[in-house]
Amino acid sequence: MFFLKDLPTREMISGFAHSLDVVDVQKTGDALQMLRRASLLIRQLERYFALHGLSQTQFLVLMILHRDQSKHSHLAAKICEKLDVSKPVISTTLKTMQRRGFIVYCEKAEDSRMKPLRISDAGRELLLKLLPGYFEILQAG
Amino acid sequence: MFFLKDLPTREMISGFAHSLDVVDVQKTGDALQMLRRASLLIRQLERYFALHGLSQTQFLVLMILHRDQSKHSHLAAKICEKLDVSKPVISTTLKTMQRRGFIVYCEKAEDSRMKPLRISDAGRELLLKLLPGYFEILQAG
DNA sequence: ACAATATAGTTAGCATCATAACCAATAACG
DNA sequence: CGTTATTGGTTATGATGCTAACTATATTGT
Repeated sequence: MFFLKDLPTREMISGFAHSLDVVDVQKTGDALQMLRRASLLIRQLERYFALHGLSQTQFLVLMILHRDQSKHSHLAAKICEKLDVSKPVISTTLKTMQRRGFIVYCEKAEDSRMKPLRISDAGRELLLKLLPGYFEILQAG
Repeated sequence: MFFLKDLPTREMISGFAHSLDVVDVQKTGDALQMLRRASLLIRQLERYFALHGLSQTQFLVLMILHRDQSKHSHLAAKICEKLDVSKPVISTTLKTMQRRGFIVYCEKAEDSRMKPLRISDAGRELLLKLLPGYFEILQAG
């Protein structure tokens, strides 16, 4: 991600704005600043994950799988919902995660459309290794 | 973009955290919340731009070109800096923007490596059309 | 002057995301 | 029952981003 490095100044916003009608310069400026901060943070996180061969999505999937230890298995559709990404993304993400050994598919369920899966030991190990740095980046941001 | 729909609760953060050392639950939670809000906002903006055949990057390029009316022409490298995206992205973005008539290349400069360009009338028109909605979304977010 | 370096921009290759269209299996319902 | 709708998941296609490697021109430094 990214976002304007040199944020529009208040002057500039009101410059754009005064030809328009109702622009709350303060609110707009805040929103832009937030977008910028978030972009930088996301970038930092992505770089951190990439350093360990994960994408952010993969990391978040690991979080979800690990978090809910009560469930013995999870479904792509549910992960999809929690993560708020499209189905195809989860589909391919899970495939590569399986290839790399971070998740394993369980035995089939009664409903044979479903492909229940869970985090593997390697996956959990990696997640736990990355968590401290993850929180550190979040806090500093 | 995207980010965890159901944000990690404080309990969850401290759940992850207590095995770790120093985690400021408050700060971490705030950061996650910001990421989530920013993701939603960016998504909304992208949808808005897409509705008018622009990507966010294209829109921001238009902003930059329009903003600095003092300069008669701009360079890809400078845009790149201001926007904080990689060179190749600007390169291809500008190419498609030219194809669609939103920018025009000026006469060559003395330094023949440079390809000075400026916003076209069509580009400026589109930008001005989109600005109100842009600010509206920002404010609401 | 000329070799080494830096800069502007492009191209190639890859990862990730999205939407749309598609199976296959289950559920709903007349 | 049997047709229709829904649901879990995949595949196809296209947009956008990145890094690395490239061309071509300018600049620096000896």
